[in-house]
Amino acid sequence: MSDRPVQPRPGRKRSEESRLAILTAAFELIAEVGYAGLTIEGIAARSGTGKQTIYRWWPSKADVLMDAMATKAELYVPIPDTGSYAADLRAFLEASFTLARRPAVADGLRALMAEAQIDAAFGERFRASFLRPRRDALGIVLERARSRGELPPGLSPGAIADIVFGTIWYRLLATRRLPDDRLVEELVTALTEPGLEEPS
Amino acid sequence: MSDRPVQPRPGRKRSEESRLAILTAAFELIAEVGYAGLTIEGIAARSGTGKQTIYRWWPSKADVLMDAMATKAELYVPIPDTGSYAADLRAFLEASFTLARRPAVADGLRALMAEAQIDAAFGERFRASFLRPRRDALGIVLERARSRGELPPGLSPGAIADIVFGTIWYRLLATRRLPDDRLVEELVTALTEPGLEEPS
DNA sequence: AAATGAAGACGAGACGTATCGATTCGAAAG
DNA sequence: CTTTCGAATCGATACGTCTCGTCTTCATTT
Repeated sequence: MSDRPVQPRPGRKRSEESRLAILTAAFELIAEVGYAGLTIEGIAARSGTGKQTIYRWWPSKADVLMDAMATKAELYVPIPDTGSYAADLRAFLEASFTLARRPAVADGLRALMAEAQIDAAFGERFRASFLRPRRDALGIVLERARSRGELPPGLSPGAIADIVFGTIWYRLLATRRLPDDRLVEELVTALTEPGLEEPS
Repeated sequence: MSDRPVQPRPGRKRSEESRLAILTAAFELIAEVGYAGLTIEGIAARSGTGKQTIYRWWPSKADVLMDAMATKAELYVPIPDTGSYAADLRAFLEASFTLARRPAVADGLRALMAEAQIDAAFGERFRASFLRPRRDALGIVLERARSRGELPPGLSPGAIADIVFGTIWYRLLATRRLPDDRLVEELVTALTEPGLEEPS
């Protein structure tokens, strides 16, 4: 017999109002004081809730921020399907760059990736619920291209994903120059079989 | 008349012994307790020095770690010059990967990049004294290739640098799969003019 | 009755500053 | 050359502050 893990006995329902107030406060505070100045107590005060309400539902402030990013910013995952690998890749890059160019999103992503390095348990959650879905989305695009024989010889889907996401993250984390349209074209150039790009 | 700005009055000389003890302690502690568990007080205790001695010479524990990495690990910056762009690029990648594959180095780099996101002032120092020299080294390699007309059309040196370092850092930070020799070849494939690679 | 809510007290731990007496260097004085 | 003396360092530790995460209280909701 497994003791009932979920479905706690009656009680009171989780307050959706408090949940949104906490996420909103976190999203606003990160822009005002930065991640270093973000504290659980600050989020509780700003949202008009108690610390325990936050600790009850989120394991750490990074998880609150990750939740806030997903809820307040619209971090959709694009899976373009135009019929051409080059066009799909370009569309994926443009959609990703458009997101990363929003300053609040860029700041939040930097903080999440940083915390993932320092807090190993959060790192697991970040990779599983944020990084992996995006990598899988590009994986679908690349698998379609591979089955059509459009991938450049000598380049595996895994390496292409490393290059695509690596370049985006490097611009965010290291150079702090947000990715631009020129970089889209250069990545497409590097990752596309020359001569087959754009039938036109 | 300029009042003597430099040349401080006599005083006592900085203790090289203490300096090394502090860097050694930091390098050992990061492997034992991780960056999250690394504290100034812990470094002081392990090194047999006082907190003030650390605060007098380093602005933050991240700076101590960056110094320790540079001193204890040998983070040389390769600038290969074989006469061929493809071979230079391959040599640069292999040298960089060899460094990044050392677990203590990989852990330290992850911590430094993370702290650079959270502490803006340290971020400046990290970019100026760690990232920029390595990017400049690759820049020299790429400039030689450009002057020989070996760079693929449509790929600027800046984009190539973004792709090279981006891919390395992404493997370190996001996938935590250390870069391997296969990735070297795939990067060379993506960043080399097909057909001109390796005159054989 | 039971789980939730806001509010806040609490101890632990790390930060960064300040201060102490002792030590060590360099320059000036003898 | 020797002595003296000021300055900056050293190890060590006290101090106040901050944040964390837990725990407690009491009211509210189902």
